[in-house]
Amino acid sequence: MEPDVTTLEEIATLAGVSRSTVSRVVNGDPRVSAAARERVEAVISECHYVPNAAARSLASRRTRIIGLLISPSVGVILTDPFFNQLIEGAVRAGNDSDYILTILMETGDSPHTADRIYQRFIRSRHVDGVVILSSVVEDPIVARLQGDNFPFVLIGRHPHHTVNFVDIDNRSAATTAVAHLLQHGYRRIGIITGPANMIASIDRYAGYVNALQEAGRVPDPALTVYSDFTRRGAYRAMSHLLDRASEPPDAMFVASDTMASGVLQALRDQGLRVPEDVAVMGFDGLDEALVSQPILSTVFQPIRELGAEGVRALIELLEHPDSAPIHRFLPYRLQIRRSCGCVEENSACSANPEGGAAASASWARGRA
Amino acid sequence: MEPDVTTLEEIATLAGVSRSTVSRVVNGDPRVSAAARERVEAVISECHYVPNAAARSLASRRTRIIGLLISPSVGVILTDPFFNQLIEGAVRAGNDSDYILTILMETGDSPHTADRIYQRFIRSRHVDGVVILSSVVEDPIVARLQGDNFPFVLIGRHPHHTVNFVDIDNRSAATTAVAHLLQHGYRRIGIITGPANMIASIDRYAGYVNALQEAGRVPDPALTVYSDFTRRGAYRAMSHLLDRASEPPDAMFVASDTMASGVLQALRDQGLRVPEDVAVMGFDGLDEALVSQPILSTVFQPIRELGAEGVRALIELLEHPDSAPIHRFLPYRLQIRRSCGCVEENSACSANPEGGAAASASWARGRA
DNA sequence: TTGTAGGCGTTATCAA
DNA sequence: TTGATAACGCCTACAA
Repeated sequence: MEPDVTTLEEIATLAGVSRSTVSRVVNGDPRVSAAARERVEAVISECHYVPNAAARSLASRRTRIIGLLISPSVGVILTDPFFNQLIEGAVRAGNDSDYILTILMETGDSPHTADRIYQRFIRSRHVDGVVILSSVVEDPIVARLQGDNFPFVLIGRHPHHTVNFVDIDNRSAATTAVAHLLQHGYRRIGIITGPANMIASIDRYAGYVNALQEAGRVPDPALTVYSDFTRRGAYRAMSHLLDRASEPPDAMFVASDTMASGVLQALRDQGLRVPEDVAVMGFDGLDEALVSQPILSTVFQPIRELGAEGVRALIELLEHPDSAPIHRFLPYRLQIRRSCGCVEENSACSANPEGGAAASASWARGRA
Repeated sequence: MEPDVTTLEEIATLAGVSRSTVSRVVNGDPRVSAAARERVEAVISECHYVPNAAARSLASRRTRIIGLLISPSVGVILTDPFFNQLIEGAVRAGNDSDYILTILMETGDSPHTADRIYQRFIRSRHVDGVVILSSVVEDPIVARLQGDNFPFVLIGRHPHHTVNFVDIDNRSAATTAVAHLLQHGYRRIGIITGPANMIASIDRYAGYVNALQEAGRVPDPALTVYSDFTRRGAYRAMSHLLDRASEPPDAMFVASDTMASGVLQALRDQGLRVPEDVAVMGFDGLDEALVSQPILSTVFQPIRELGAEGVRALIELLEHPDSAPIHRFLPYRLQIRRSCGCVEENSACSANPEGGAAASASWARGRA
């Protein structure tokens, strides 16, 4: 066997054709005779030839690589299975495409580092576009990418109408969840949501408020806590809330399942029963919720799909640069199990952006 | 302000110098007059000029990008804080260098996909080298990279002497841990280790056997279980072990803290007290171990450092291509807390490749 | 269907 | 210290 050969030129010589022909074969151009193609392919595989990426992108002005940018705000909660599923979905969608997905993680140590990555990876065109995992309000990268007219898609809603994003409708999902609790007859429903600077936190909180208002209630500030999307943070938040509230809540809406597990723990440690003393509704629909005690009622969102859809949207964008902005909402559904007080599980009741929610669980007798 | 300009050439024209000079400025070549440098830098920043990555790598034959390859075997346990720390360490080390670190995740769906990534990312020279997170025995990628003479470093020991790696000495660490349990007087010490095809699992198991043998014991097959490095897997493994064993163990060595938390749970669910009925020794030194009940004695390994050191080793390799193979072992130490039966915590007793272990905890009266 | 030739934006080697 | 001038390896009209 030959020593591995490295250039188009050499392959061309060996196959007795011109560089163009080899290039056409490599790129699947149909305008090549079967005979020539065969010969070229034989030589290519014999020489283990792989086209040089740099030369290719220099000539074609694209890399066929897309980046998944994980911003520092996310880094701290990366252990949440939520992100694993999201990333997994994105990676899978990348595999199913002609692009290669590469992940860029920012630590947030210094703005200088973020700058360097931005320049050397994005502006220098190492990637054709990026999918961004950051739901921080006013993340500066958004303005920057817009300014540079660089293709990107956000996973997580963004208010600016020209920004492409995929998400679920967090506000309406939260409304649905809290409405369900209200139907149980709970009167003091609290909320533990994420950081106040994340859009998802804000939207879920807004949905909570909305549900209460539709029922003619007002949210009690003593029952509202912004936490950090971690189990431990939620544990502390819940303990604190119980200490502080003059009258304890009879139900809690928790903005992530991971936090909900911390809440369940806190309630247990305080000797409170779920759902008899305090009902709990989570958010995300993680498998982990199934092994909680009692099993967690939650809002199921298609996390892997969200990641995959982000990648797909970016690819659409790259291939049709001047189509309309992409604002894609994926369906969610209420996943009724035990922690909300229902006696019968029900995963059939669903909601989506078009339909609206229709919860149809069998109601427990309200509070115990 | 000008519209953003894109090429060296234009900058050269605007600054009234040649392309070469601009290139020198961009690359920090000292052979440029202060005046010229100043002028060029002014134009560059005015035009927001960023050099084109493809052109650069084509001409210089390197990309200044390194890849962190996460193999499919790891993907399933990515939620383990162990990997987050490892990745975080690697990313930080990347930030501190002149390279950009990009993460490649494989899902293991199809060999075709792995192939594609290998060709398009590695062989096509999109990255200068890779750090690999895979400790599966005989991972085919190793042979492949060797065959292609592509620079890489493994995080996790590899038997082949030309393979570069960084790790801790898992075998000796496990020996130290089990020796500690033996000193407590436990007589039926079991082990739950990771998958049988991972080097770390094997090494930790070997260390366990070694410690027993040094004490004149033989391992009891009924007390040995290969699990999967997950909490849930270890929970099941422990429950199963308790069901199966004619006589229960009085101590367990568990090959990861995440698994240890599952073991603690299983013991609790069976009504067994830790450490009175069964002592437990973990592995990793995660913060999570501190919130377990009782707090977990474990083997502390410098996880972030391991990730960082992998990146540093790769960079050394890239800059001194023909230095000797890198086989770097980082220090570990026994982290004595409560679950092993000690009455007094002690994080001072340490061990490292040079020194060997010197456990100096205050011994409890053995078994309760 | 095939080949020719120019260019993609840098770096690197010389010579000045 | 500077500036020409070749590469670098591939793509892509355009012409044949």
